[in-house]
Amino acid sequence: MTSDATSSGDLDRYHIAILAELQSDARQSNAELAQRIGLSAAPTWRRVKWLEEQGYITGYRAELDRRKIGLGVLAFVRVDAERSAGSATKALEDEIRQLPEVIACHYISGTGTFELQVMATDLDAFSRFSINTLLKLPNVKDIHTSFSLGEVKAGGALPLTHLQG
Amino acid sequence: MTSDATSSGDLDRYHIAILAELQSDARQSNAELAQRIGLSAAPTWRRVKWLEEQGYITGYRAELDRRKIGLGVLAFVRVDAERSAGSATKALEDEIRQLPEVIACHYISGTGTFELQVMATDLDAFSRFSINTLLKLPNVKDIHTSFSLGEVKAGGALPLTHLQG
DNA sequence: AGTGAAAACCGTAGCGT
DNA sequence: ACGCTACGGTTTTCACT
Repeated sequence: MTSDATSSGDLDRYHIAILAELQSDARQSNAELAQRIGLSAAPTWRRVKWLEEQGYITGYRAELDRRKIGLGVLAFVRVDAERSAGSATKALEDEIRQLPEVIACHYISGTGTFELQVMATDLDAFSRFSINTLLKLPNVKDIHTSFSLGEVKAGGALPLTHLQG
Repeated sequence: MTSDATSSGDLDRYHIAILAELQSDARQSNAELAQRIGLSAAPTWRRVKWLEEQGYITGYRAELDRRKIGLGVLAFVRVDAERSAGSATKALEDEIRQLPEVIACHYISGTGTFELQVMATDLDAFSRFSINTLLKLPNVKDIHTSFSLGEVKAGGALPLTHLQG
């Protein structure tokens, strides 16, 4: 990497306001954004471009209603790997990355455990996925599933309160 | 609710293509989007508006690099509630919803357990947060924390493969 | 439904402060 | 570094097929 990955010191309150605004609505016009943060259009636009170039903003994504598109089941799955280090685990990571049903996967400990977030149309489809796909992946010892019974909070907007708060 | 929440039957391949495109880049111009899905600009625009109005698209969000903005720690926290039903749990939900450090929270079982995703600047800040805030919430029995040691897959794009795939 | 054109708006660059 | 102005392109609407 060319620069420090954890240097957020060069963000002023306008940068922070832009990040907050674009996190809640990425499709507002630059004019609208400028007005909301209290700057005129040109410098606002320059700052947005700068935030993109520096890698603070990594992309813009539409958020979909998972139930409307037929994904009734969201599950948190802990996958225990047989061996926790080496090429076997790397291979397992690569396999997991390929699965569209897995929307997130984190390596969470030294004991070879992954935490996955899995989407499926219904319980039946999830069942088939875990038996036919997950449990057949190389180096998988076993899995523990917890289903989401309700979303108390979602939408994953990152807190910015620690910046100049 | 006014209409069926799980009816994705009125989506044709253009709708699906639009959802896929906007999930990967929500800021592309309508002209670009139209060209990619193989339709001209006006009908593409109407379809996008329709998807927004029907609630398939719930919003557009900028994705930020959590490390660049100083959030070095991501943790998965299981919160066990004292009593699993009634107003005490509802109150706990409301408290959790208020915390900016908690970016996601799901109710995951009948035993009064929540799965949280928590962001913090560093281990020290996380430690303070769990001791001073999480453990002091009403109706919390105990918590189990797993730290993310690496993101194998992230970015939470929903699979659309089950639609007319 | 999709097409094509027209008007309003916005993004973008350059210059002045 | 911010703000203003002006141009070129895009979004967005509307009338027509």
